Amino acid sequence: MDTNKLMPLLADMAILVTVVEQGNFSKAARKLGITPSAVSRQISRLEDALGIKLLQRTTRQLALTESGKITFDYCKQMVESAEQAVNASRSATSTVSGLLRVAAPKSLANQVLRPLFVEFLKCYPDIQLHLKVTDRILDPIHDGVDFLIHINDYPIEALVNVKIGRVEQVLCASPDFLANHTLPTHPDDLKYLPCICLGENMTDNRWRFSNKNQKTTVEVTGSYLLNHSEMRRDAIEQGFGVGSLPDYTAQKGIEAGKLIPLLKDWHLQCSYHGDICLQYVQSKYMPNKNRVFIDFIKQKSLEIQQDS
Amino acid sequence: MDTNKLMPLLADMAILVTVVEQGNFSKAARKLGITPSAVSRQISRLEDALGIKLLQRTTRQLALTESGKITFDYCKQMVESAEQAVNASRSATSTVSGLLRVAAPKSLANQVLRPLFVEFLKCYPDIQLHLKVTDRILDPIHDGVDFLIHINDYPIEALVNVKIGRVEQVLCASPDFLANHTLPTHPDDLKYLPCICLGENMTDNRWRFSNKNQKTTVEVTGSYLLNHSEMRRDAIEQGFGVGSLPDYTAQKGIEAGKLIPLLKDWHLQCSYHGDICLQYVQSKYMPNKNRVFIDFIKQKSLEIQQDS
DNA sequence: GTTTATTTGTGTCCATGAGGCACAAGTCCT
DNA sequence: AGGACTTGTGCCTCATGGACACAAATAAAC
Repeated sequence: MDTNKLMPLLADMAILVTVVEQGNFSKAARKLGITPSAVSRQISRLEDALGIKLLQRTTRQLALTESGKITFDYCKQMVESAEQAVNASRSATSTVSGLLRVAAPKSLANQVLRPLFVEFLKCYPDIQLHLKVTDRILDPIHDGVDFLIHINDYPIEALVNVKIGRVEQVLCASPDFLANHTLPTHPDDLKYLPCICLGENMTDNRWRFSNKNQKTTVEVTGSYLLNHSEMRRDAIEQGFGVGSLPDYTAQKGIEAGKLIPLLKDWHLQCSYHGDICLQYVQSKYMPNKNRVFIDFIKQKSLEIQQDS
Repeated sequence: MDTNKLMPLLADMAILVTVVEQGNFSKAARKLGITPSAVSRQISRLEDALGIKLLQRTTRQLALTESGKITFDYCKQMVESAEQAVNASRSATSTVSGLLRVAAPKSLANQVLRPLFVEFLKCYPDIQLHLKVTDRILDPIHDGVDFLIHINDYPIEALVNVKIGRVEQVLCASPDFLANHTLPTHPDDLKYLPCICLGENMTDNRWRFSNKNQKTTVEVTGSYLLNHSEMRRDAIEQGFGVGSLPDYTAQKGIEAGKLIPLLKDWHLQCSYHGDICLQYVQSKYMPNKNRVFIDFIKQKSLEIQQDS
């Protein structure tokens, strides 16, 4: 059965259900807000389309035929499903309130997510957003968070993952700095330049690079180590050395000419490099507050993609 | 949710299902035989009606929103039910063949049901009708019959019962007979008249009468006993005495003036007096041959009611 | 018996709205 | 940069669903 053949019959089936439940055409017509003659025609049309007589009817009594009973049962199911579809939609908009716990990394939260969360809360004033800013990757089940946002090319497989964006690390220096130093054309050149590292782990001074063909690792040195991207941007702009920045942190500085991107052909592998992942525990029927949050973030990530 | 609000949305829901299953508007439009713009508009209309965004869509990709997923599930159910309704109707007309076993009492079968069965077999040439004519009331389960037709005001409660008509017993005599005897005005008068009994049971000569207010029993006598209604009609017409006939047996004779109905104010209780019952075993999904038989008999009984 | 009210069904007419068409805007691929 | 394909919108046309009037049938009322 093709859907295009089916569609005009759907309304007729709904009318059939009303007729059977009301007991006659006239009552059904009143309930449907149309005239009895319209009801009569629709039922006839349905009978013609299905090829069977559904109702045994005289002017004074109405009854389903035996063949019609089965058809009616399915029609009733059909209407009930449709009603449930509508009810599901209504309840999806009605109660969007409660607590929503979200974990996100510091830098991303401050520079990218902040305006999103503000707008979200304005859209849904009855939702209370509890934002846990941390660079640790929390466990949604044990750490009591509903959503986990993190930057990673390998999202947690046990959780649903929605890619809502991507962060690239850009290696930068200030124009002043470059005027006084040799412009690096290969990762190895960085050995001889002061570099600004994160300094969170012991290996943070081992920068791993890759391009289409090769991989290489460079051990860099520098006098300023800090794990705050905006402060690092400031340090780079001040000419303290070469440093890596998330693209969203670097973008304005590059546009303003305060930062010069380096080694564009190479990718810098580090913890702040990869897809922005929105992850949460799988469940068929989640609360509305969760659903609207996912939809909102997805929507915004699409809009951001369009803008860029 | 009123049905009249729901109806215009049903087709839109079907379109939504097609869109999601096809993956984009254009493919869905091709499948539905309409233009993509029409699809776009219907989806928008559905979203407006439901008050939620169902699909997150750009020009290159399409995805259900979280809120939309639940709505979609119900819409899919809705379409599936509708398809089942259509399929049920198709199969109801496709295979109407096989053996149908019907038990009916002699007199009714010969004088009333015979033309119905003939017409039924002409309508459904692939059905084989096995008619068991007997005045015993058979057990549909143990005696291997699908339908049981009998005359009784108290149908078997374990079976589904469809009243397809009514038989009244009429007490008659011939004009010749009445010319030579006193016209009875009360059941008691029958004691002094020759009466024609069925003679099947020992108590068949005890005729029980009732009217609005009273009941009475008369023990009658006569020289001719026979349990075949048409032969009994003949005996009455020949002036052998007063006898009871089913109304359908007496009708022609009364109209032709060969029979005179007696004691019209009284009802004669006997085995051939009551509703004509079509009974069969309850089952939700019976074979098509059974369904069309029920529908046919119901339909004919309605037409007979209209004629009379 | 007659009337009255209510039922289903069938014409005819008309307004609503669904869909086609053309086009715009956006996106991916080459 | 250009081509192919996407979704979305304005405009117009025509099919269709429904109102209306009426007929036929039936059950109840009187």
